[in-house]
Formats: sequence, structure tokens, C-alpha cells
Amino acid sequence: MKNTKPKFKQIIDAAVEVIAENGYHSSQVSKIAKKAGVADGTIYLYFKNKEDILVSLFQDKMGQFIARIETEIAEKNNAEDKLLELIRLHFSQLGANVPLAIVTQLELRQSNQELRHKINEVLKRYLKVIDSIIDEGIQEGVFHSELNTRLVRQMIFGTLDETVTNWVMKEQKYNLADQAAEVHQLLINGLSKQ
Amino acid sequence: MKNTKPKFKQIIDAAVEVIAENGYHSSQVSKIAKKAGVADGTIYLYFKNKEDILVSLFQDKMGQFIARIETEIAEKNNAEDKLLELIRLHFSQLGANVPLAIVTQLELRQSNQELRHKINEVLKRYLKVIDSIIDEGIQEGVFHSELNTRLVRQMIFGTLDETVTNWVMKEQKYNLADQAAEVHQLLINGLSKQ
Amino acid sequence: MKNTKPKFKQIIDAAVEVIAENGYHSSQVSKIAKKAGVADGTIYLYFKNKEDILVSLFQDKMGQFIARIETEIAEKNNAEDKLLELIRLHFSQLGANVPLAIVTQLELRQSNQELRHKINEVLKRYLKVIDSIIDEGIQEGVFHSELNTRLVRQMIFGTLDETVTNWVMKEQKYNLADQAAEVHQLLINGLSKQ
Amino acid sequence: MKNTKPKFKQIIDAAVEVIAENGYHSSQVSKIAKKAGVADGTIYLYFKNKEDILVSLFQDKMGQFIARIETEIAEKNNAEDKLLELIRLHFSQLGANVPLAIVTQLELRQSNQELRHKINEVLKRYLKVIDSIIDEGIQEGVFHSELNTRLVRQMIFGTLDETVTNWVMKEQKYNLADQAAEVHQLLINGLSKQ
DNA sequence: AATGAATGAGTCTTCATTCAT
DNA sequence: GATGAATGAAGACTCATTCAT
Repeated sequence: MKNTKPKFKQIIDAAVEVIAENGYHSSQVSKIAKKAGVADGTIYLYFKNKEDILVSLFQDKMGQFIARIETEIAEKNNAEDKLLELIRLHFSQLGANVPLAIVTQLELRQSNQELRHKINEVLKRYLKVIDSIIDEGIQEGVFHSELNTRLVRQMIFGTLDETVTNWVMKEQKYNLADQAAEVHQLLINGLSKQ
Repeated sequence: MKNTKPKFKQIIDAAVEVIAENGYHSSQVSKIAKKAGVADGTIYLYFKNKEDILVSLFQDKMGQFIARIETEIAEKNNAEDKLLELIRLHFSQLGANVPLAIVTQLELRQSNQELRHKINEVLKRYLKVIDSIIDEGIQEGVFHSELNTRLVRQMIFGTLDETVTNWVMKEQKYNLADQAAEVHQLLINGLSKQ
Repeated sequence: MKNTKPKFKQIIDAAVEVIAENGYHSSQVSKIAKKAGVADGTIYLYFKNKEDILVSLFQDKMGQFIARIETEIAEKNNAEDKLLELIRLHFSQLGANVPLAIVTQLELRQSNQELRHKINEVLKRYLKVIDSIIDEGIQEGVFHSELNTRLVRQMIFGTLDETVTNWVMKEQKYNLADQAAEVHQLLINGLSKQ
Repeated sequence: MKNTKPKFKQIIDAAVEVIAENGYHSSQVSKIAKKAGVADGTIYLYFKNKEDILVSLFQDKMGQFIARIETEIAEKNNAEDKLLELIRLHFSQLGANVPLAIVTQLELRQSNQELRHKINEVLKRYLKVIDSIIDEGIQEGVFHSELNTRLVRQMIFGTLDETVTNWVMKEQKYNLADQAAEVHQLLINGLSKQ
């Protein structure tokens, strides 16, 4: 397995740092290699090309991100609690790793169509977690039974994503994890007083 | 002012088409010039540099987009109706202009930090419209009074943005404008049955 | 017509010089551009890629080489005289242009299969001239009637080509054009006394 | 000496196969090592560098090629028969080993000046064999006494070389060895009927 | 104002060679 | 002797921008 090799991880971690610091377009392969402490050519022993570093980075980091959420959510007993836990973990994991947040929220979106589709493959796993919470909420009878799962998923993901992006762009002036309860409340009860 | 000159508009419209067709990274200045029917050098009589084309494009197209929303919303009498109208217009305007939707939702996000900040300047005007609806809803007593305006704005904008992006990436297989009422309902009442 | 543009010729002439001086593998595009007095990028306004410089060079120079032979031969009245003239011109043209001889005899052969096939297309025109002389000699009754045209052509071209290559590799220690009569004699009468 | 070691031969044979299959420029050391069943680094225990593989290959294969010709020719009693035998063996040996023919006629010519000179060193032994046949023919009184040995050698070698190259490039559509008698006849008697 | 030929800085990737094991 | 992971120098090509006409 290539991702058990130490240099694979070294290079990915270096890529996160370099991209977060310099932005995607100023992140030359040679800069990543230098930060990782390897020769330029070594990169190509572990990655097919530059884009493959980014795809692998996303797969690796988001894979862990989602796995953690899946595990913790399994311990909650109802949809509402699961949603709250998902929001908490979404915010706390990215809130605790600013460089990763910068890369996932801003820099990695500067990719071409092909990379975007590969990234979406990874995201599907996360969206399935959201879907399962929605379905569970409907079955529990606490969510409206006629909800359109796709739209709800887009509301939840869109809200979380926009919140994190806003936090990143505002240079992290407030605590991201602290927003979880309020966002949860909004998603559950909406704007209306009734 | 420069944007009343016909070539200014020609070039911007050409840029939207070229970027939508070829993607951001394959949209060279020479390609835009060719599509606009002008010489490469002419571009630089109307725009400072390539990035300025993109900023101007966004200002021009989003300016009209937002102006239309501001006008139509003014005719509505309460926050709920205004929000529905905003969602309707957001979806219908982008749903009716696929190339523009591709450019704003996907391609323009592949830009560098500087361009992204300029784009955000334009978006602020839109976010203010959303904020004013939220405030109005609170004053009317139909929205919760303790709502965090920033979070609500992020929920609304994030949901709309994610919905349009999803529609673009799914190759517009469904009608975007048809989603408006349901999305409105979700934002107003949330997931909960109560 | 691109080859009427002065820069096209400038670049080709620079390429001949640079390749003759440095050898194929040390002839970077930037070196050719410098010798031609143009920017690196200008090369790509006139040639598709580096290989295209070589193909064009061969087409241009060998085209003139062959055209000259075709013209002069037309003025001779019989196959023997035509063959002598062909040999004379082959030797005198390359003998008078050492850099071109180095490039055609040595450096251009260091090319990949694709380039080799394109070069052969150009050579076909020359081989046809040889074939027509052979046919004419047979019809005149001065060459053996049962001659295998392909083999004879290979003998003639192979002899001339090897003679020029040898001259180039021996660093042009003798006069190439002076060999013409003797080579002609050999090809006409062979080794045998009878 | 090194060339009695089995891996030396393994690597050379692998090089012939790899170069014939992939062409000179796609024949990386690692590909040759893989085909030979050794590690990349092992190559450098037997060869100074990549070029040394090619020189050794040529020395080894052409050495055998020439040795065979020397031996068989010694059994012939006159220059004409010796020349015929030389042509026969030249054609039959290469005709029976297409990969070797591809490598010697096409791929190895894509080498730099230094390698080319080393290859010529090997060829000198072959050219001496040709020279000795010419001298013998003159002494026997069957070849013209005033023949220029260098030119005759170039005619003979040039003709054979061009014939084999043509056969290789035409993808071996005819039998090479079958051409021997006719080529011999041409070289002995030339084109002329007299 | 308009043109478009010319510029040249910038970077990903390959691969012969090394050397610690 | 044998390995193969690691090295790092080297170069073709692109494209935003300029400027003489």
C-alpha cells in the first residue's frame, strides 16, 4: 500500500502546508518537494503527476474526516443528535486545522473539471452520511415525511460548507466549533417562529 | 464610462461563452479575442489584464442579477414573500442562462485569492439583500428574534449556491426554478415537524 | 505561405548551423532561437514543435537540392550523362555546404521513426529521379535490360550516400566533387575488367 | 573478462529486444534491466553507462557477424567468390535476425557523435575485409587495376547497407538473402551492357 | 482606436546514475 | 555481487502582455 509509506504522507502533508501558504497557483512541485524534504523526482515515485497529489490529498484527508464522523455518529441514538454531532465534527475538525480548511474550502476548488469530479467521488461518501440521517429522521417521525432528500442534503451541506468558507475567508476571527448548536437549530427549525 | 462601449460588452459576452465551453484553464485571452471578433491587443484597451476581464464579467453579470432581484423584491410586502421571490429569481435567472451558471458556479472559483476577494466584494451587495430580508422578518415577528444574521445568511446563500452548483454539475437534468418553493419551505420551517 | 516569411528561413538556417556545430542532442530550441535572433516563443509561431523544425529544414534544403538536380539533368541527352550530372550535383551541392552535409548525413539520422518516415517522403522524389535515369538507360539499350530497378537504385543511392557520409566523417580531408567521375565509372562498369 | 559472465550477455540481448521493440528513444535503462531480469543498478556493475551498453552490443553482435564472414570467406579461392559470399552472409545474417537488423540499421544511428565514432571503430574491421577482397581481385587481374579502393569499398558497403536498410524499412516484405546474387552481379559488372 | 507579431518568464516531468542496505 | 529507492539536472512549450505600425 503506497499510503503506508512514510514519504507518501510526508508529501501530502507538505502539499497542504505549501498550498495553504502560497495558494494553488504558486505551489510548484519543487516547492512541495522541498517542504517534504525530498527530491523533485521522488514526488513522481509516489504520485502520477501534480494533480494526483491533490486528488490523493483530498482522498486521504477527507477520508479520515468522514471516517471520524461516521464512527462518532454511530454512537448517537436519533437523527437530531446525529445531525448535531455531524455539524460539531465538521466544524471542529476543520476549525482545528486551518491549513486543511484553506485547502479544501478555497484552493482545491481552483481545479479543472476532471479533478472536480474525482473530488466529488470522495464527497459522495459524506453526502451519503447526511442522507442516512435525513432518512432516519423521517422514519423516527421527527422530520417532515415529504422532505426531498436531495434538497435537504443540499441545504445541510451548503450551509456547513458556506459557514466554513466564510470563517476561512474572514481569517478565522471567530470560533468555528461554537457555531454548531446554532446552525443545528436553524436547520432543524428554520427561520419561522411557528 | 467604458462599459457603455460596444466592444466592452462583446468581450465580456465572449468570455462567458469561451469559459463555459472550454473551462477556465483553457480560456486564453487569444481565444476570447477571437470569439469577440477583436484583436488580442484590443482586449487591453478595455481591460487592464486578464483578471480584469473576469472581475468585470462578474460585476456586470452579477450586477444585473442582483439589481433585478432588488427591484422585484421591493414589490413584495413581507419577508417570507421576499425570500421566496429572491429564491425564485436566483434559480430562474441562472436556470435560464446555463453558460453564466457554469462560469459563476464552477469556473470562476478556479481563480486566485485576489480575484476571489474582488468577487466577494460584488457578492456583498447580494448578501445585504439577504440580510435585509432577515431583519425585516425579525421585525415582522415571523422569524425568531434571536437569529444570528450571519449564520442565517450563510444558510440561505449556502443552500441556494449548493443547489445551483449541484444542478450545474448534474448537467441540468431537472428544472432549477421548480425547486424554489420547496427550498423556501425548508428554509422557513426547517426539518422538524414542529 | 509561411516559408516566404523571412523568420521561417532565418530559423531554419540557424537550425542547420546549430545542429552542425553542437550535434542534434545539444541543439536546444533556445540555442536555435538565439542564433536566429528571435525569442524562443517565436519559433512556435512558425513551427509546430522542435521536430517540425527538422522536418521543415529537410524539406526546404533537400527540396532545393533535388530541384536543382532535376533541372540540370533535363538538359542532358542520355542516361549516362544524366547519371554523371546527378552524381556531380549531389557531391558538389553537399561538398559546398559542410554544415548541411553534417546535418543530413549524420545528425538528422538521429531521429525517431516518425521523423524518419517524413524524411523518406522527401527522399522519394530523389529516388524517382534515379529510377527515371535507370529506365532511360535501359530503353536506350546502354544498361542491361533485366536490371532490378530497386536494387540499382539502392546501389546508386547507397554509394553516393556512403561516399558523402565518409567524407563528412573524415572531416572533409579531400574534395568531394572530385570523386564524381570515378564513382560514375564504377557504377557504370562495376569492378570487373570485362 | 566481463563478457563471459552470463548477465553481461543477458543485458545485451535484452537491449537488442527492447530497442527493436520500442525504438532508441523509448529504451530506458530501467526497461532494459527489467527485460534482462536484473535490477537497474546491476546494469552499472557490467557497463560504465548507458552508451557503453550500446557500444558493447555493437561490438558483441557485429564482432560475431564479422568473424563469421572472415571465416567463411577464407574458404573461397578468388575475389569474386569471396565477394559473393560476403554479400550472402551480410544479407543472411541480418535477414535471419530482424531485431538486430532494426537496431543496427535504424536505431543505433540515432546516437550521438561519440557513440558513432566508436561504432565506426568496430566497422573498420569489416571494411578491412572488403578492402582485402578488392586488393585480391586486382591482383588476380579480374578487377580493374586502377580502382580507388576507398571508393570501391564505399560502393560495396553503401550498396549492402542501403539494401538492408530498405528491407528493414519496407518491413521485410521480401527475402533479403535472395538479393545476394543480383547485387553481386551489379557490383561486378555495373550498369553498362559492355 | 485597432492590430497581431513578437516576446520571454516560468514549470512539470523524465530518466541516467548513485549508494545505503 | 545485487538491489531499487532516491536523486536532481535539464528543456520543450505556453500564453499574458507589449508595441510598432
